[in-house]
Amino acid sequence: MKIRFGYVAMSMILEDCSPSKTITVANLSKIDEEAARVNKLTSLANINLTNTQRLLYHNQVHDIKVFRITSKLVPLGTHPITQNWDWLNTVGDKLELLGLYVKNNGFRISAHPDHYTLLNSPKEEVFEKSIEDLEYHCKIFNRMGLDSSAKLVIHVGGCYGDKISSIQRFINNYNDLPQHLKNRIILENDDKIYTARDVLNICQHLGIPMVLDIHHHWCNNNNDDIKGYLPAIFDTWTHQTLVPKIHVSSPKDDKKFRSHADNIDPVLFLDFLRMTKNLNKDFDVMIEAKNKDLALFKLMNDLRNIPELHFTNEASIEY
DNA sequence: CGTCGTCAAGGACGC
DNA sequence: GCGTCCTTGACGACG
Repeated sequence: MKIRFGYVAMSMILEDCSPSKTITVANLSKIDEEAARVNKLTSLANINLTNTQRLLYHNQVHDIKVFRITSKLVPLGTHPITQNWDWLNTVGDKLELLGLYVKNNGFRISAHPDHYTLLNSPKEEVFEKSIEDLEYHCKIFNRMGLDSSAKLVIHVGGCYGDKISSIQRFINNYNDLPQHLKNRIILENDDKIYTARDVLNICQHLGIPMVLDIHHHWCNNNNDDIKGYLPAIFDTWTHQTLVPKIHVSSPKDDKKFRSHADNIDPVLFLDFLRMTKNLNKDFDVMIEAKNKDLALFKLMNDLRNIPELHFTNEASIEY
């Protein structure tokens, strides 16, 4: 089994390398001239793209092929205040170059629209805004020239007092989406409402891949043993070009169990890893830790002496 | 220069 | 039905 590791959006090693620089609506509004506002936004977007490229160089050097790009690449990109700014064409050339680098070096790129993207909201305007947010991410991937293997990971959404009807509303709303969004959307279990089993059922019904978040499962599981569900979860990836992916993080502490810790607890991770052994399938691991790439390297280091693990490079193992 | 309140988003929940 | 909290990285005012 080949297992590759990646991290989320930003580096704790590279200095002055934020890919998420932004400006507040209030401060942008203080700039009187339209052209000056556009200059400000364009300048920030260019910095973010340059820093994303720097992150990819860094990842390439350290064998990290799994990476989530920030949703904040384009400052206020989904806010009404920027609706007259043609950011896609302004930074299009840079996106294309970034995409070429991704394809030439075999990166697995994803994005994670935030938890305010709610396809099952009963409020029409929330649903419409969620579509706009997905379109924003999709435009970036399209301009980068990335095919539908570049996924948008989202959650099912809110509960709205009734889980069954909220799941049905998700299914109905998903089915009404344009095909180019359907091709990219995949679902992750969350830490409060939709368990791994809930999400697996939806994914099987819709024929879309599922990302298992093991930390969320520990928070929200309805006493399900995840081991029994792993084969079916991995099978949701059968018709995809990429292997399954899981999210890994560790509880901050007993009191703030749902919060992400700085690093990954190697004991908890190893417990999970051993559950996957008899599946005998390759998969990728997205590390969601405060310490980002440092946490990835720390986990690799912490696992260094486990006899059954072979380290094929700085960010992948053979198990 | 470091600190701390604010921002952007929608839902959940307590009163 | 209103206010507060949740979450995240970064902004930006302030001392």
